[in-house]
Amino acid sequence: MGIPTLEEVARAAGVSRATASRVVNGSLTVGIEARQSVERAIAESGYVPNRAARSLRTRRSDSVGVVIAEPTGRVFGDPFFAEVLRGISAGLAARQLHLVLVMSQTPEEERWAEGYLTSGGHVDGVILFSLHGDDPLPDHLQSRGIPVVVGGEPPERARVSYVDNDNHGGAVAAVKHLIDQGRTTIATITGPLDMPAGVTRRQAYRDALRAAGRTPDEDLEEGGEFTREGGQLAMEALLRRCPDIDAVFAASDLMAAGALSALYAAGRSVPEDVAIVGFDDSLIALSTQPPLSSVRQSMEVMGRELVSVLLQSIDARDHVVRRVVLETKLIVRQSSGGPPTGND
Amino acid sequence: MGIPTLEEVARAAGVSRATASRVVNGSLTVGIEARQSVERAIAESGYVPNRAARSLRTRRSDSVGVVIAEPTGRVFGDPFFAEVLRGISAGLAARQLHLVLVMSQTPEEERWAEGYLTSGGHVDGVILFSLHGDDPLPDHLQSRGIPVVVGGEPPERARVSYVDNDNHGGAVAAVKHLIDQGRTTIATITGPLDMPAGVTRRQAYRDALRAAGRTPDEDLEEGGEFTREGGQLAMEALLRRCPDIDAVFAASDLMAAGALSALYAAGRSVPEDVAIVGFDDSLIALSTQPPLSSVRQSMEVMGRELVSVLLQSIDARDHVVRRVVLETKLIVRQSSGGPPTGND
DNA sequence: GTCGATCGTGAGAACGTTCTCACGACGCGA
DNA sequence: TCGCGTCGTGAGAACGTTCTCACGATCGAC
Repeated sequence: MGIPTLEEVARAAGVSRATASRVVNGSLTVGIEARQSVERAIAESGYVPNRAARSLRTRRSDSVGVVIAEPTGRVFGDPFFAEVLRGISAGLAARQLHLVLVMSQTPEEERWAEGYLTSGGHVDGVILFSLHGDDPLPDHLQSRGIPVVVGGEPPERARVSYVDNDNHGGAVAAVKHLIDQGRTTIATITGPLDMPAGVTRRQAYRDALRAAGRTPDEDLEEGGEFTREGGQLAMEALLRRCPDIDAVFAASDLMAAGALSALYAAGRSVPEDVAIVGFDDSLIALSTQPPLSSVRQSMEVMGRELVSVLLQSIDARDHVVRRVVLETKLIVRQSSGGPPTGND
Repeated sequence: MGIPTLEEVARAAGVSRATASRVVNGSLTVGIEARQSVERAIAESGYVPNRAARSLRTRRSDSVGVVIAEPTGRVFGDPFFAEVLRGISAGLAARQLHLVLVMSQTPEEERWAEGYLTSGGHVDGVILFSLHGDDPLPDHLQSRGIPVVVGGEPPERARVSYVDNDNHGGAVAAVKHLIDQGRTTIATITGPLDMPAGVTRRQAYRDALRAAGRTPDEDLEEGGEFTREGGQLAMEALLRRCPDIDAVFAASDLMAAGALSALYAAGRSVPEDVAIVGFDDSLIALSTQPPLSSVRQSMEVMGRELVSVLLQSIDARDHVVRRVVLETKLIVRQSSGGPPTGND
């Protein structure tokens, strides 16, 4: 007697297979004593439902595809992504769902992934990370009838569900904070402008300045990759153009850390000469000297939320576009004049 | 007529279901014309085998669990891990296998993962990354009869298959190179010593010194996390203790980059005053100023190799311990006196 | 005290594969 | 010509679930 089956559980409990199945699936229409004896039989035998048989019958795979349609380096430099993945992993595990990871870097691989995801019922739905704006994958999947939710802001034209952080609100809060600190010449280091998050954060920077009656100046904006090096190079360029900068809003912590190096190399002190605020509130923010003020966003919550939205779409079988925007919160630390211990 | 089944393909081809199945599975004992007409029917209908039905019958899940049993930050700071994952992903995709990702950070989650992986036939085998030495998971899985292969060097006592890079050989080459450059006071920044890779690279550093007739000096060793900050702090400590250091072997590129910052902050020039060699040859090595010499190891190859070893174990159904050690290669760039353009 | 509704239960048919067997056709040596 | 192995094929039974029906029992209402 190898792996116990439902049949055996039922026999041990003295009920039919159907009733045993009902107990396993938590049906309400089963008598108290039948339920108990089945539960006992399950516990004694260590019964676990056979996933394949269940899938065959229900026409559900009970698994969710997570697609990373990007060059590896771009996605993984930041711990950002790992945290989302963790949230997704936890969210799916809680519902006994498989996480099937699909990584596609080249267009060829992306086509393969598309075929894989749309045929054979391999997954019940897809969570997609596509950081560049022109990816056709979400549209394609959706038109083949498979539920999709995108992590982060999707390209404008795509009518697709997504979960995103409140990039605009967070960035506005950061810049407003710098203004409130009495800073006069506030620069920004933007992320890549082919990513929606990069564009949105820059827009928020401008909006916050205008809201305070100031006029954004393109000389005070400099872009780069979401990396430490990108931040460092951008900061150097900014200092060359505008030596009188007294505050910087960087679109990521990694960039802010790079900017910090450039500032020190140029002999500026932080926050005395230049105040700086980052974005993400990742571990990096705490490990710099001084600790970085940053906009907090919980990527793990984002992961869980992605799962929750996807399951809604799957269960409802509708084509409703669901949008979730997660709150962000400014955390003030020493790099922009917060107290030495840092709050929180 | 929804999704085409084997039955329908068979009917369209004018053969029995059994023969159609044989064609799908590449059996040799099927006549040429029957084969061709089945193939045509498959192409026309776009038939894809139903995974659940197949699994039910064959008692195989056709999926492989990839377990990351570590705190997220530790694993993902480095692009290291993403690359391995990519290799695994590609290797599995080529064989039409699912990649099921399991992330467990707490002991509680690890127990859950263990139950999940050992029961219900969810996966045919497991690829495991457990960076701290005392993880019982590989042993547990193995004793439950499920094939396991570990990425990186496993704890000593575990009799388990693994794929690892030649950490020792690579590190020896790095240190020997520094000696050949005429450096006299060669320090090392080690990784965490609860990770086998950290220990091995330090041991190799000592061995290389002894092989050159020198005596290792513990004052010239300083450890830290595999992060930029860890490298920076370690370098600062080393400089404080031994200001006359003229070369450093760092156990990772990230640490080397951190060391670079510390060296500049202390007014040393690289490679004139201090030569430095990293490990991993990741993208980071090319983005520092000057570019880092480093020990190259292809994590993507490691991923593919992990898949290949695991499949061997699954197919053979034996308990043979398989070990694969992948070649590493020293790449000399400017940071240790290589030519300005860098080779390769 | 009868009639319908409700509730718990069981019998049995799917779901789409793979795989064991058995069967006919064919080639070849005796 | 007979017998025997080989080769391609098909019929049909699994694999372990879920789910539709149908059936008997219990109960409240008239």
